[in-house]
Amino acid sequence: MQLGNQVEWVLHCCSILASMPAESHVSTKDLAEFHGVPKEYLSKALQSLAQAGLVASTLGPSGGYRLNRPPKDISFLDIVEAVEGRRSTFQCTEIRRNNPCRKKDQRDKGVCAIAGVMHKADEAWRKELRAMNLEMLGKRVAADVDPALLEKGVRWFSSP
Amino acid sequence: MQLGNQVEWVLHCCSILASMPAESHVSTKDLAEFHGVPKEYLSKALQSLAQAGLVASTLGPSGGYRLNRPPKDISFLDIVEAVEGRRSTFQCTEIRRNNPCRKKDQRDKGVCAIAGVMHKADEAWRKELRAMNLEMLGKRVAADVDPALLEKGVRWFSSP
DNA sequence: TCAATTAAGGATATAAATTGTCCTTAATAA
DNA sequence: TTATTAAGGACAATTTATATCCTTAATTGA
Repeated sequence: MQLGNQVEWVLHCCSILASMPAESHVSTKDLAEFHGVPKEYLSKALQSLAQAGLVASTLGPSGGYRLNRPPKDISFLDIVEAVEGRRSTFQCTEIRRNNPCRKKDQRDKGVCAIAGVMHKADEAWRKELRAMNLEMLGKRVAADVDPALLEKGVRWFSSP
Repeated sequence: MQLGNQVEWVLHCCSILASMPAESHVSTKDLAEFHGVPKEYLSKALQSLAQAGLVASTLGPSGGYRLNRPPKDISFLDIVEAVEGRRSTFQCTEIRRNNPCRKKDQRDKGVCAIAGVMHKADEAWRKELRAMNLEMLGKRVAADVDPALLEKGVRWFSSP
C-alpha cells in the first residue's frame, strides 16, 4: 500500500507556493523543472488541487498557480485527499456474508469488527495529516534549510 | 492507496484460527470456501503468514494452519505487515535534490520535512494496528455475533 | 504399502491501477 | 497578433494486484 508519487510532488509544490509572495503565480512548467518530474503528469495532479479548491489558476503568460487559502488553512490531509481521494485505505467487502453457516436473510449488528479496527487506524493516519498545515511546514523548512537556498528558490520562480 | 483484498481475507482467517480449539488445523480449502474467496490466491497470503511465523502449517489429510502464538500475541500490524510488507506508505524519492539552485554536493540536514510528516502519519496508523490483537478481536466478535452462529462455524471447520 | 490430501512454491495469465505522453482548446498577457 | 498558459481528452506504457495451473514433498489413514 503505497501513496503515488504525485502526492510527494504536490506536497513539494504546495510548499513552494506557500513560500512565494502573494499574488505571484507559478507555472506547471517551472514546478516540474524545479522538481525534476514530468510536466504533463504533474499537471494532472495540480489540476486535482485546483478542483479541490486548494489552488487557483490563471491563464496566459505569467499565469500558473497560487494558493487559494492562507497556508495555515491548507492541511496535509487536504492535499493528500485532493490527489488520492477520500476512500478509506481499507475496503470492507463483507466476506462475512459468504459464511455458509449463515441464513441468507441474516442481519448484521453494525460494521464488521475487523473493518472497524482498520477504519479506526485509517482515521488515526488522517488525523495526523489533518494536524499539519502548510504554515507549520514552512516553519520547519525555514529551520532546516539554508536561508540563502530558500531565497534563491523564490527568485528562481519569480524571474521571468 | 488501498490495502489489497488479501489483507481482509487473512484477518478473517486469523479470526477463525483464534476461535478454533488449540491443536486443530484448518485447511486453505476450508478457509477459502468459508469466505468465498479463491483458494489458490488465498493460499499465497496464508504462506506469507507462515513465513512471518504467525501461523504454523502441517501437511497431509487433516493438515492445514493453526496460530503459532497465543491470540493476544498476534497484532493486526503483524498480520498486515506479513502480507503488505513493512515499507512506509510514503516513499520519499528525494526530489528536493533536483532543485536546480542547489550545489551538486550539498548535504541535507536530516530527512525532508515533508517525508517526516508523512512518516509520522504512517507510524500513527501502525500504532493503531499494533494496539489491536486477535484476543481483543475475539471478544468483540463474541459481543457482536450470535453465539449459535459462532459455534456453528467452529463445528463447520472441525467436521472432517 | 498405497491412495488421498495437504502446504509450498514456481510459472504464467489476466485485470486494474499507476505513470507518462500527446494533442486540442480557450483564455490571457505583452 | 503572438506566445504562453491551464484544462482536459485520448491514448500508451509500465507496474502492481489478482488469479490460475502445475509440480513436489510430506503426511495421514486405509
